[in-house]
Amino acid sequence: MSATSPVIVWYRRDLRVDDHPALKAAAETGRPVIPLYVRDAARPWAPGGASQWWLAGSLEALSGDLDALGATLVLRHGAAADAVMALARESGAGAVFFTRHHEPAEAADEAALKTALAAEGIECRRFGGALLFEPEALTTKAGGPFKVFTPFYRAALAKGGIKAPDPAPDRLAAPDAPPAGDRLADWNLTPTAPDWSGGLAETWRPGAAAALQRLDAFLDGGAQAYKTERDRPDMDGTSALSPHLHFGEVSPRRIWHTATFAADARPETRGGIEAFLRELIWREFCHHLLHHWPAIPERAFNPVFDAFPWREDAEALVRWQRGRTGYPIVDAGMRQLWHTGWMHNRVRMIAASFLTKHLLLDWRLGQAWFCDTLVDADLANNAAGWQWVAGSGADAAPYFRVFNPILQGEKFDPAGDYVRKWVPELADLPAKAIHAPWRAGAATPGYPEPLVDHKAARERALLAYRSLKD
DNA sequence: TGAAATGTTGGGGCG
DNA sequence: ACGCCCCAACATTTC
Repeated sequence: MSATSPVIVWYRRDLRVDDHPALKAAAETGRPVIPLYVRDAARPWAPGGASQWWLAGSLEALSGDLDALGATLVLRHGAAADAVMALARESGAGAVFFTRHHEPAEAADEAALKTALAAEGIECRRFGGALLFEPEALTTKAGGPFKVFTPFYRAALAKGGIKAPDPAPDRLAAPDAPPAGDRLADWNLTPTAPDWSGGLAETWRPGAAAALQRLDAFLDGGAQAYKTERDRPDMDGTSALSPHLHFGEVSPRRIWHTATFAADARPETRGGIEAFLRELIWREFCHHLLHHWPAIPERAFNPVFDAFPWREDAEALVRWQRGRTGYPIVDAGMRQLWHTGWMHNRVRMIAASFLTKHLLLDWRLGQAWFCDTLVDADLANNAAGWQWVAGSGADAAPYFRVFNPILQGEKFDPAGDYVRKWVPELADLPAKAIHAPWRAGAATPGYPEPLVDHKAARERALLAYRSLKD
C-alpha cells in the first residue's frame, strides 16, 4: 500500500461527519478519502417506505457535509462486501475503515468484507461509535449478556467512561479523480406516483444539522419537564430524535455529552435529562439484545411463546393499520404514524398492546407494519419493543398487563387534544366523552364502533396467555 | 413504562 | 348519644 493510496470509509447508518471515529482515523492518515454508501435492496429487513424517504434526505445532507470537507460521497448498489471490494480495486484503495454495526445482516456483511479484504492484502479497520457501549463491554457477573433492563442500566452507569465526542475532521484529502457511482435520484427512494410523503416532509428535516438543532432545542426546552411530559402525546414532550439516531446523523456519545453538559449548566433540568439518558440506555439494551440473540426479529425470545394461540384476522389487522379500531387513542396513534412516519412512544405501547392483547394478533404483524411506516424503524428497537409488549421478550411486560385504551387516553391525553388532531371525526366531542365516544350517545358520523369490547377482549387475552402456563 | 377486584378505613347520615 | 350502614378514598392483592 502506497502512502497515497486512498482510504475508503464505508458508511451505513452512521451518516455524519461529527464524532465519527472511522472518518477521523481516515483523515489522520493524510491519504485521499473515499466515502462510500452501498444500497443493498435485497438485504433482509431492508428499509421500508418511510425509512427510505428519510435515507434519501440523510444521504443528501451527508453528501453536502462531506463536500464541505473536500470529499465526494460515492453511491453504489449490490451486496455490500462485493461493492466495497469493487471500489477498492478500481481506486487502488489501501484500506477500508467503517463503523461497527450490530444487526445480524450488517455483522455478516462486515465478516464477508473482512475476509475479502484480507485475501487481497487490503487493510480493514473497524471502529465503534454507533453505541455508547459495545456489547462485550457490559456483562453480568457471570460474564453473560443482561436479560433485564434495570441491572443493565445500573451496570452502564457504573461503567461510565463514555468517550468524549470528536469533532469532524477539518478537511479530507480527495483522490485525483472521484470514482463513478450511482445518482441518488436513480435509487427512487422517494415516492412519486403517488407522492404520499407530504406529511413526512412537513414534519421532518433529515440530516445531521437538523439533528443537532433538535437536540439543542430539546435540551433548552422540553428536557426539564421530560419526566412527566414525555408520556403526553398531546404535548411536544419527547426529543423526537429517534430517526436521527437511527441513521446515525447524531452519535449517542454526542447526545450523552451534550445532555450531561446541559444538566450541569442548569441543575433544574437534571431530573429530566437523567430520564432522557435512561431512554438512550434502553436503546443500548435493545441493540445488545439483538447482537446476542440475532433471531429476535423472527422468533420469540421466550420460546414458551412459540405455542401462543395468535388469531388470524385480516380485517382486524387492516382496521388497526388504518386507525379504524373504534378506540380513539389507538386510532389517533395509527393515523399519526401513517401521516408523519412517527408515533409518540406512549401511544406505541397502547397501540401495540391493543394489537397483541385486544386483537390477539401476532406481534410480528405489528413489527412489520412499524418497519414499513416508521421513519425511525430500527430492527433492534422494534423487535425488542414489540416482544416487550407481547410479553415474549427480555424483561417483558407480564402477560396480565393489558393497557386499557380508554383509561390510557384519559390519563395521557386528558383534554383529548391529541385525538382531536388525528381523528377529526371526533373533533367536536368534549374531553369527557372523547376516549369512549360510543358511551356518549352522540352521533359521530364516519367513526367506527369499537372493533372489540374492552372487557371481553381483556378476558379473552388473559385466557389465551394463561393457556401458555399449562 | 397496568388494571381490576378485593379489602380496609373513616366520616357522616340516620334511626 | 350511640351504633349501624353506606360509600368514598385509599391500600392491597390478583390477574
